[in-house]
Amino acid sequence: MSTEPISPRPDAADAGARVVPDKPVLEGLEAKWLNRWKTDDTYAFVRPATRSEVFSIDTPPPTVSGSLHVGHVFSYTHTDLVARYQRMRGKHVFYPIGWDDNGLPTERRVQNYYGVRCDPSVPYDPDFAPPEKPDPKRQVPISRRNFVELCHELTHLDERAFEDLWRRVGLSVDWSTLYTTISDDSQSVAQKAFLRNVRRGEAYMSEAPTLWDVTFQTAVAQAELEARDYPGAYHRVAFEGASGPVYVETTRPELIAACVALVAHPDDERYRPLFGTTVTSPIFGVEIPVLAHEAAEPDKGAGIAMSCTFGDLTDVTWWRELQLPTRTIIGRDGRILRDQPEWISRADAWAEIAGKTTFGAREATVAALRDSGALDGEPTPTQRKANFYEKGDKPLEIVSTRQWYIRNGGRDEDIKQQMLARGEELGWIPPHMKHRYDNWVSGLNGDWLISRQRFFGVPFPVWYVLDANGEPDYTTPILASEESLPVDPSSDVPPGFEESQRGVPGGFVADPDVMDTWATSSLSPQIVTGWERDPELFAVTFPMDLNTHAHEIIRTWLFSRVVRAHYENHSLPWARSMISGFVMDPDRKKMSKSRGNVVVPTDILDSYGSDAVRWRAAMARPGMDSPFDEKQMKVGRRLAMKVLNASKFVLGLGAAGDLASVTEPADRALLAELGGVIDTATAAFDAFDYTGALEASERFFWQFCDDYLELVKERAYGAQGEAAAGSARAALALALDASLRLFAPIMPFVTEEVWSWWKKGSIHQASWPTADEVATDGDPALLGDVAAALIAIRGSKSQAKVSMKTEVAVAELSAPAESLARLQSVEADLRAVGRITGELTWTKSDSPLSVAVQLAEAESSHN
RNA sequence: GGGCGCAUAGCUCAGUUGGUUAGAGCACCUGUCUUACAAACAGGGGGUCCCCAGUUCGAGUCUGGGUGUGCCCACCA
Repeated sequence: MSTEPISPRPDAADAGARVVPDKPVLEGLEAKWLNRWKTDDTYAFVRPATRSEVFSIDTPPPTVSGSLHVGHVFSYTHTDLVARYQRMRGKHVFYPIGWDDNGLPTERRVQNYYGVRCDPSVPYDPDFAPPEKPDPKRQVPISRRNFVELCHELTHLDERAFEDLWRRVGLSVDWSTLYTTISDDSQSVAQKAFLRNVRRGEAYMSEAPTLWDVTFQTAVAQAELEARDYPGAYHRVAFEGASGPVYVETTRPELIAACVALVAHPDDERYRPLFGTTVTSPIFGVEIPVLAHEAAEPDKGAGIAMSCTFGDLTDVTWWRELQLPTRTIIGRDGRILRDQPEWISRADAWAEIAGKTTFGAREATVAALRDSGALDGEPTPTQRKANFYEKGDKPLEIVSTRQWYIRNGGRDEDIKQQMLARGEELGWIPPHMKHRYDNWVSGLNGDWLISRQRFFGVPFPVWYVLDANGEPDYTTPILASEESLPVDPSSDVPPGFEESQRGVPGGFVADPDVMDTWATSSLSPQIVTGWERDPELFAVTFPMDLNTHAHEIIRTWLFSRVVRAHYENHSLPWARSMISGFVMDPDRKKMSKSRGNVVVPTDILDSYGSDAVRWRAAMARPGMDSPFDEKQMKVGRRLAMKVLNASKFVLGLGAAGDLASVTEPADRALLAELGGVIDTATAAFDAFDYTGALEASERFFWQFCDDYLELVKERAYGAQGEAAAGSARAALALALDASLRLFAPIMPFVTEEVWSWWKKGSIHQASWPTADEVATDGDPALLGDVAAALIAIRGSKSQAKVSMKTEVAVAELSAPAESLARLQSVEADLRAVGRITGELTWTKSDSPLSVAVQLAEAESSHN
């Protein structure tokens, strides 16, 4: 280790004017420093010349129409810990943030907030004002343009609240790089990437059975599914066959009219004789084939299934593989079609269910079955799982619709293997999170459905030519040119056409759909790094260094970005992903609105302060779920208070000097230990183990306060002369300086406050400490022996139930030779802190250090 | 049903490649009004490292099996 004095850092050169408050408090620090950071643009990204100088981070754009809970605060804090560390290491940290403001969640919130709904057939009303009192049951129909205007209005409000929260948490993002997924720029990126996907054959349009949310009346993607418990009942229903009735058990009797086959397993002896024959459906009397297929499970229900178009995903398989006809009876609104289908001949039976909801149709069907005697016994209740759109509250239906897809490997083994290879290539923190990615990619059963039949989103930059009959030709869509982006095909005109040709035979029509929000946010790396917009920025920021978020969106956001970058950039979007765990409720259950156990972040920020909450977040390692416990916040707050008080004390002692003036053994030992702590914390942070870095720093700091500070207090005041005092003061200053910087990523507010008492500039632009700064030949074991001696002396006083100020008349210290030597080197300090006024004897011993003391009775009674 | 975690003090968690008597914080108990800090400080008690078997001179740590618990996915007849 070098004992050369370090040269002072530029930002410390002017350390002079000390303005240390008499009674420092945490209150008010946040407002003070947030304001200063904003004014000084402390976290501005300054574009460097080379990629290696940059650390770039992709952060999840939160859905602004949603609400943030304490889990979000933890996860975003984790990112910020790394960002601040990297900045102090001298990196130009590119750390943008965005808002996901388009999409269905926003539309739903606008509907509820204003009491309106979008009806594209309504003309635009420039003077429209939303109802004074929104009535959720009577939403006012408004034009698409009015609706989109309201979406923008409300998202602006929401975004302000989000920004306030993130600033308050202390995220060191450069707010000038803020993006939104509905901005023109994002729309251009989304449309351009889509057009290229289409041209390269990675995106395509197809008419196929689609998972359909009847409430929002849109298709949804596999990644948005959520299986939930749903009450149902088995109905044992008779189909008439040539040799008697065939019983099926169904939970969806309302779909009997949509039945296209009965299906049993080819090896099922019970049904083998029926294969190839037909049966007649109850109520409707439609003739239906009995077929065999492997996917039928003999031990489920009656072992023979009623296959409908479409009751579930198995139906889709049978429909496709057994080439069954399409008999759709459920419309996009989730109701039974009003018009009698051509394969139904019994008008009276149809009339009983026509136009009804699935629930109403089921009741009517059960009544009809009962009347006709086709119902065997009573329905038996069952609890089943049904697929829901994660934001919806009615089970999904399956309807056949025309949609846009992006190939993701769900229907193509080669692409699937490529995506799995990308997962291998990515650095996972913690490593086991890769399994979730692998599971998801391996289990994909279809391509990525990106179109939504909604209004507030990025439109598809596509038109269709209308033939002489006014029917669109979907086989050769007109694609917008890249120069024209962003386009809105509903108001922009495709090349070679006039607006007057819109919607008329021989003219054109716009694609009516918008992209799902994931289709835009999947391009966040391209959006923020200036892909195709700012080549210089792109060159120094892409592929990004780090991606962060919690584990529930590995299957959606993480995977979709890998897909897009794979196609567009032939690379990963980032080198590594740091995945946060969840904050669970105290019973270790997931927090969710429906459970009512969500902790609102502003409440705990109010109670404990941002530094304390950040401290608690830093105690949760990547990938680790942690139960919410308010008591833990207090510990963080206590540390923040300790930093204030200890700093005030140290600076009040006149802490000053450089490494060269640190001459006393205790002081050199402290710095030697600190050097080790700095190395440990640095290695931990480099491995994204912010918790390990904090633990090492915090352990040192408490020991610094409780033992070292007490040990050298008297000497620092000058009890042993000026040189010895100067040594202590210099060591105190150096240790505090480094400790503050070790804590700066975790507790940015309190460290910045203390820094301002004696340093120029922001601590967050200071450099991360290095062991070289405090390099001495001190004995790292010395302070351990001191601590042991102190515990022994304090223990005696504590046991005697006297004040720590009580003087020690006689002390006998026994320890192994090397410990004895260490302690003798700091005898004066030891006497001072222990108030050993009388005789102090040293005894060599093979057993661990111990101290026998005789307390001065008279002295303690004076107190 | 498939996958992945977790299980160490009352609670939250550390325990690197196997190696003295298993640690920290909180909580608890007992003290101390000590000129940085009473939302403080000092001291103390507290563990069958989930269970069983195995490998080893030696297992909290490695292997196999089991139990409990949580998350993700699948499961609509």
